[in-house]
Amino acid sequence: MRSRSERRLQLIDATIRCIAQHGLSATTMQLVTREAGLSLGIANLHFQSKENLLAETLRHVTQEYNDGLLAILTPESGRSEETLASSLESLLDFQLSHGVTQRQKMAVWFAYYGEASARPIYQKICSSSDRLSMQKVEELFAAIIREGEYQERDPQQLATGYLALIDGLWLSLLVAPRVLSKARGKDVARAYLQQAFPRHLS
Amino acid sequence: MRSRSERRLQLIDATIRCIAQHGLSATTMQLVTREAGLSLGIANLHFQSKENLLAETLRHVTQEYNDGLLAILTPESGRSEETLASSLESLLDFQLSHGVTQRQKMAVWFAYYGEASARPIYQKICSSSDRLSMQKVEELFAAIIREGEYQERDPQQLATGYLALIDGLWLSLLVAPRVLSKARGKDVARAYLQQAFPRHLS
DNA sequence: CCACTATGAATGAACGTTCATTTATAGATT
DNA sequence: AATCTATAAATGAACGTTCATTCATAGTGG
Repeated sequence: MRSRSERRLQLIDATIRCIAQHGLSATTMQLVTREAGLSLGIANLHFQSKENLLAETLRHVTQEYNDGLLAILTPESGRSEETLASSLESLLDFQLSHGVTQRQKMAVWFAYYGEASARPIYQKICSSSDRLSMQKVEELFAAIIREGEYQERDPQQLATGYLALIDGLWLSLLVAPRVLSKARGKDVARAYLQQAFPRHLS
Repeated sequence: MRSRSERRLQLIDATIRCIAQHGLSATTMQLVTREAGLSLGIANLHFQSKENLLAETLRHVTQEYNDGLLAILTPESGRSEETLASSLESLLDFQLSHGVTQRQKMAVWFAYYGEASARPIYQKICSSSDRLSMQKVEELFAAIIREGEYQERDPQQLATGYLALIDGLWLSLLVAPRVLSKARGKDVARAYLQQAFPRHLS
């Protein structure tokens, strides 16, 4: 017998694997609990309903991503060698890192995006996560524009474009990984940032 | 009584509305046929199975988009006033036009993308549509680079970035239409093209 | 001994599909 | 023109399956 939080995580991980492998619409409670190596009734004990389990799974994935983003984009005292240029580099590395761009995670991400327009819960979770990314990236870009004294740059527009570009690259990596490699995707994103902030990216 | 092709279109249109309103996973045969104002059995008569109806619906939406794209990016004799700059402008107008960016169409598009990683049929249709866009846009960009004598531009990289940007903007328009307006989205895409081809876009 | 965790057979609702039946249309026959 | 016949279109009740959820039962730890 395990603790409540352990079982919850175990079930959420199993749900992620099921969605990646079978799709959101073919993910059943049987599939999830079997994948977790547990019995059928256990998910309802810890999550009350399937709907809740799916919402919590989305929350878990978005929070994992947001935590990674905040770790990069929240200035901390004590990291004295940190510069705006290195933050930009870290952001790019993170967003196209192995952890973020693995098929499982992206498949889950877009599975929920696809249903978001019909399910207010998903829409809320997705859009609030997007808002956070937007705010943090916009702050970074604004600081870079100040520091680099770049002329006629709109930080909001650049952030909107950059995040849309990243989303689009993830989609390509998911749907046609043979056409676009991760390395090539990173080059494309880097080129966008270099155009915007040439003095902050080598 | 109507002809086969009329009924098929009627059912596909109803399917699009159902997916946009209820999501792909909540789209049932009852819902679709009721939306079409027809009886339950009719869909299986014309499409053999639900799976087939859904695949044909995706095919219909992608073909509609591809036809619009080809009309712009296929050079025709007799359109003498056509320039590369006007083609670029038309491309931008089309991809962020009302017809393409209406919620219904985008919701359908991303609903299938979300399931594509688990369903080979969807993946095939989506990726072959993507390949066509990529090819045509890359051709246009290559021609513009030649004409404008732009230095150190990689048409393939620019096309990958541009199409990813458009995909990402569509996703933002779908999930958070209040954060990003269509006009603002168009500005962002235009800024990307202006950076790439400053002498071809005012 | 009590509260909590876990099981999996049972349940009923919802789903895709089938098919006997009805309705509509077009061509042939008188 | 009227009637008959053949073919296809359309219907919706019925069927078997699958699903999420429930719950009686068993196991576990303090």
